[in-house]
Amino acid sequence: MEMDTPERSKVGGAPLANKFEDSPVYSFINNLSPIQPVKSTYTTSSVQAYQPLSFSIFTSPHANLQKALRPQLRDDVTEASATEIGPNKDCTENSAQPNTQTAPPAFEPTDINSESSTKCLLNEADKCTDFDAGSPDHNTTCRTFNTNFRPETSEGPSQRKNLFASETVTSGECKDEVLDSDWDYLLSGNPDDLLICDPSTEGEEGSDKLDDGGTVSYPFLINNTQPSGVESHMLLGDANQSPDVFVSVTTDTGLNGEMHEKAQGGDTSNMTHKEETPQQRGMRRRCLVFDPSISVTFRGKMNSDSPKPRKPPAMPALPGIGLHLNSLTAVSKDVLNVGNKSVHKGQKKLLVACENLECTTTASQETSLLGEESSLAIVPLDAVVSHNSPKKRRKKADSSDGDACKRCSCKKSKCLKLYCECFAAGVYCSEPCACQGCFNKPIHEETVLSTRKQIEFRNPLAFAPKVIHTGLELGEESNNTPASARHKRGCNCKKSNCLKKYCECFQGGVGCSVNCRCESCKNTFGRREEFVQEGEEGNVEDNEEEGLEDSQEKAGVHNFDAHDLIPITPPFETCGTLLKLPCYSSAKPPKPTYTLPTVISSGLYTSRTLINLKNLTNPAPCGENEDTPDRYLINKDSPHSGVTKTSSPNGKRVSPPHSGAGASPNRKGGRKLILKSIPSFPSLAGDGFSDCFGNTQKGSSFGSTSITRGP
DNA sequence: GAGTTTGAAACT
DNA sequence: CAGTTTCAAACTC
Repeated sequence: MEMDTPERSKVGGAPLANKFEDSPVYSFINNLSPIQPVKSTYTTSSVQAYQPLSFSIFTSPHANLQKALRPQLRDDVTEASATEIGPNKDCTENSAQPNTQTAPPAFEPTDINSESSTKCLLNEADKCTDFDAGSPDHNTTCRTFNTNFRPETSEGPSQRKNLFASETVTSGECKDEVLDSDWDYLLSGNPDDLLICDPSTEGEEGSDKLDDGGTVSYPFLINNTQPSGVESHMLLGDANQSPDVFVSVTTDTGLNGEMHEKAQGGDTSNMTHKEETPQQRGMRRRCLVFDPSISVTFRGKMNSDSPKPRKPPAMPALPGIGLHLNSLTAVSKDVLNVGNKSVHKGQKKLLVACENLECTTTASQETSLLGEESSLAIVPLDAVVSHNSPKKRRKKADSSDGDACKRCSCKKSKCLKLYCECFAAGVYCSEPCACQGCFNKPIHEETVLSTRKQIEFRNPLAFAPKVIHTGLELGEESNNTPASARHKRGCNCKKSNCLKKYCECFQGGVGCSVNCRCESCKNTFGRREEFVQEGEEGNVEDNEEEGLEDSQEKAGVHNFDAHDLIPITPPFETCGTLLKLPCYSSAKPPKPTYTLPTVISSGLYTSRTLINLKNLTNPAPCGENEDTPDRYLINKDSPHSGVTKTSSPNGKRVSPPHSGAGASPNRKGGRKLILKSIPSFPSLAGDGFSDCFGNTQKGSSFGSTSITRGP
């Protein structure tokens, strides 16, 4: 309302305006103004935040403001180097939080300008660091231990948060819109709908907010123009830069019950958690908040001038989802299961989105995910498998009935070894676990951390995602291409022929790579090159046929041409940080022209060479990421960092996987698969986790992988 | 559900 | 680093 006056006065000049104001029309319009604040408790800014949505009548500055704030989505995807999160607009517009009495200072948009976004994000970063996602007593929850962020310090529960802290408190309308009104829309990549609300309020209201169902999802505002800023604070963004749209959504089953309700202002009787106690809500949240961080990357052709793209062309429009691969388990076993339970609409949508994504990435026949507007997707392999596999899916679904977080069944390992799925995945064991003598609980946090550290010290790859799964598709021309992925370390199968889930590669739905030491590999997802090169080419198809009907069907994997097996992954590269958006140098992903390196390196193992390759092969501006400090991409301390030998040609055990792109003997130039930064995994041995965003990425457990396609 | 198989992880 | 043992998941019945 406060804004109305100036805006109106601008409509037609003073005299005209006066006349107009006297007119009945004006009164009528004025009365119709939808800008009535729902609650008077909102600050001016909050009220203001509501306005944009309904002020098309006047050519109010707000529209322009919106425009200005709106992420300038580039028509040319090549400009998509920036990975800012965008929608600061969200911060401002959505500061109107129905159930938030205290609007975060950072989001008070009294002076809405580009700075607000920066401010907003800075606050987020700070808040995030202090974010206490859970209480220390949740032995029965599925939390991740925060080894990534504060490995060296035990700062209590506040430090135990999502390993890949992409957290944005979406609340109020924000949440309402994002989660409820149109998740699909959100996922489709409309930046305008990426309503990222102020997480800073969380600091004030703390977990209550979360318990209220706030989707904890801090947007990563990555500024391509601030390499150093990105390095230290990924949230730091330069508001002056045209942001890409990047939203990281943390799946949270505890999605906003109350917020949603309030936002809706409607009946809440149907809300599943309406009657839950705060504790219950907290449980719910904890059980999921820490699970996978699903980074939904929005990017592509979006013109700020163009009308809001309503619905995405299709689900495939979900441009990208980044899931830490270690979170696969969590995704498939927890989140998805939870999805079968009483989760919120938005959550379900998210889950559905995930499923759809998987469909798009694996059953590529149906989709052409990578259009101009889409980026590659990092797909949870486990989720893929579980979803593709009716059997497993059913199994998971069944288990979800009573135990959404069911995971391990350790008996002797105390859940402190990699045998333990939970431990390996970086999450605490939860109630549903069938483990015995479990130490993988918050109460034993120090033990967990120390053990983890030991393991990691022994094997820096210990907690690395087992599979790098890009889900990258090649566009309409490669409908038969399966989700591309490679097992990072490679399997060592002997009897399973890589056709059973004993095989990690197969389990991950990826083909074996040169890193594999498997025998009689018949991996239907693809076989390591040497097999093909060593005279088995003629058998490939046979093997394919054998496996496809058998085990592949079991795995629920769609058939694909054997020719697609090896060169599965199209070239792409990351833009520097795990949070970075994929940077396509061209609107259309080029058709792959060569065999992909069989090994995809993850962040820690990405070599500088890869980076250089990126620079060489991807002239397209990837923003300042080009300058992204190595430590952002590489764990310098890691014995595997830098240009390390990849794998021996004979498949013998070699140094940890890594930089396969650069080392692939088959690399013939041209397109490359370069995973510059797969944030890797919880690294205790490493130094640095400066904040919950894993800004110092040396071991961020959960991270989305930014993969960028080279020119 | 119990027993077997399997291969990764851990250990030596 | 290689061989062995341990372990828990996958699998089979």
